[in-house]
Amino acid sequence: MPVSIQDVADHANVSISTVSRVLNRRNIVNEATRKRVESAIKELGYRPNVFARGLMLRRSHILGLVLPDLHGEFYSEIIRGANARARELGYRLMISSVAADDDGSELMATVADQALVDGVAVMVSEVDARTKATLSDVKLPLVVLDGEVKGVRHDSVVIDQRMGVAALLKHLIDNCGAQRLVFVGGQPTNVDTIERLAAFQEAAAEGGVSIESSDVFHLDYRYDTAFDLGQKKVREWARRRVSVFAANDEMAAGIIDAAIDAGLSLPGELPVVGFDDTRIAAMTRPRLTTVHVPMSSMGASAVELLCQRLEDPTRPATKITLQSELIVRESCGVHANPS
Amino acid sequence: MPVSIQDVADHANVSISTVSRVLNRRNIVNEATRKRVESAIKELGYRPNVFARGLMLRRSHILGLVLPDLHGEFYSEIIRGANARARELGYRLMISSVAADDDGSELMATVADQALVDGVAVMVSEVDARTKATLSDVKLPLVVLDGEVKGVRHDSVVIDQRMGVAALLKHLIDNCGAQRLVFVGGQPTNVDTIERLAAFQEAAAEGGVSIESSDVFHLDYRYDTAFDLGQKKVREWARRRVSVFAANDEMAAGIIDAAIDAGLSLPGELPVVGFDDTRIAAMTRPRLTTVHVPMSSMGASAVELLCQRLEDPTRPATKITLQSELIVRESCGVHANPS
DNA sequence: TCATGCTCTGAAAGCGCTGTCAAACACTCG
DNA sequence: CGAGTGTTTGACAGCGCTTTCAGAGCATGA
Repeated sequence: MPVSIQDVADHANVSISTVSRVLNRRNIVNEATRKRVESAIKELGYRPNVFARGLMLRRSHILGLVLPDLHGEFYSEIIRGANARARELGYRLMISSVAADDDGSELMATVADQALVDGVAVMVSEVDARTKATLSDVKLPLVVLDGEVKGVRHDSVVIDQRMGVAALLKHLIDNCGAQRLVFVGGQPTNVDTIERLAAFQEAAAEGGVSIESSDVFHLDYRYDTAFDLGQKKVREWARRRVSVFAANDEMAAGIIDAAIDAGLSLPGELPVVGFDDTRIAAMTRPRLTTVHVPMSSMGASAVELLCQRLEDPTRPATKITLQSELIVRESCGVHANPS
Repeated sequence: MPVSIQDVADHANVSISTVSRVLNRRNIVNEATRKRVESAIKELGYRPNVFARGLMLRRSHILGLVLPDLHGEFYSEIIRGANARARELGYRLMISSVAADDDGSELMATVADQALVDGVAVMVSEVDARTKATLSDVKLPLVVLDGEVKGVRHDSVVIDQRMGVAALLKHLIDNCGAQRLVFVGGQPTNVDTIERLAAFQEAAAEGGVSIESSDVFHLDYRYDTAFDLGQKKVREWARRRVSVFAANDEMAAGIIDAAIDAGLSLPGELPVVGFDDTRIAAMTRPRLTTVHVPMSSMGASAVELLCQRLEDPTRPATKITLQSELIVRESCGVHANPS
């Protein structure tokens, strides 16, 4: 049923070699013959068979994108950015997600798709030994998003979270007069949490604020759990005049809502800031002061990097650092942008 | 470099035919030989070449998923559901998005990938002539999500929105005493808007409430525009004692926030309900009364349908109808669940 | 006139796999 | 003991494509 290169050749009265040549724009094919072949292609609606081509070229023009989970806006933005750039560069995207509680088999399975994809971009939420082992089995161009896997050769796209956290805390301390800080993050093994917490502690120290370990909370990045925590804690926090740093907007929203439900007046009695600058950030009341993380750029850069390595496999490992940016809204207690 | 079937054959001292046979679990291979081959496979870490296989079998085990846009939770939930089910059934997912303002070329491009995927699931936000033409070019198993394209043979997954809208309006009218209704939807050409508006008008009529055409607003499903509209309208709406039906949660959130900013007391002065039951619905204050739409089931069902048709291409066109469900929270003005 | 070089084209060899077909072998039965 | 049956295996022909490699056709200069 589907029209093959042979059909085109017959139709244009040439051999399949010639058709293949005009298809690949290589070797100069005689002007007249080329036109003939091209019109035959158009006429028959011919499309080269991807498999036959892949079999010969060892190239599928498919890129794999593996995300920790498909929940939430954060990841869908990455997909969006990656998808758009892939399209532009003539690639397609194969997406899979690895559940947080996955035993590694999911990642394995995707990596097993190596036969199919030309390269893989992976975002891992936790770098354990198994993940590392799996990743080091990847023989293809590999891009790691928002992290680094030591001992495994890969390009990477990272967010400069330190800068964002630093700017945020500086704003909180210098402009909003924060004197006590609470950190609400994900699990201690989560790479983002690790980095954000480290940056948080560093920036707090720099600002002359010391953090008590009882003021560091490890949740799961979700609204509900943050809301629950908030219900227990907001009064105490307000009394102690702390400012809350949540490692993502959703948790910040949960805490804000818990505080409002508790009758607190925000931001006055409890400044809360978030991270990521997802759409939720503009939907809370007070609206969230947060750090904008260029999610879709991340996806796009990953694709970009993959394609570059595909073209030049020998280039040294590259790392793209994306800047995060402080977005001041109302939840931190100060309305004007810091000078 | 990659190990081929020949390597396995050599290693196990059999012919490639035998290896192929144990791979495909067909024809009975002698127990002992099979074990030998299997251990050779494991030892060499052999994985069949997807392209060679695809070339022979005309099957890629890849499913295409085309969404109108990758923004927002709605779509990411569909992806999640589809991805999970695809994995279970041994398929992979290739995702692409068609921007709302796309000229059709994106859809075209994806459909052109037919050579690659075994089937396509498409969600279209507007069914115009071009879309229809493109879709009727699809020679593969086709599933249309949340819509129907007349004249094109396809299976479909639809949400029974009528039931949801009816239940919602009944609740609003009977239990919350709504007497005037406002509809805030997407553009008039949008399939969801068309359906929700029709169901809305029908259910309103049934409840004895007439809708003035000036009370029907066509926006774009986004928080910001709804917020803007709200800023202009909430006082008037409150004065007229209307209840607002927004065609998705984000717009409902925008209107609620505008109302609160305007100093209105909610839900008392302005009941607002949403649709979809995304995570936002639990984040507004008052929390949204809305209609739960099983988004991830939609994705899963689409994959399911695709696989079924792949197995039996002759079965009659199938339509899976997913139920939507009324979720009563506070924004409608009544806290208790209706009896 | 013939060797030489150039441009363009076709034949054919795979890429790694599946599936058909027939061969090899071991039995069983008359 | 030969024919018939069943089980297990290998040889080989493609699937649709790219890519050598060689040959055909033609013009050029000695």
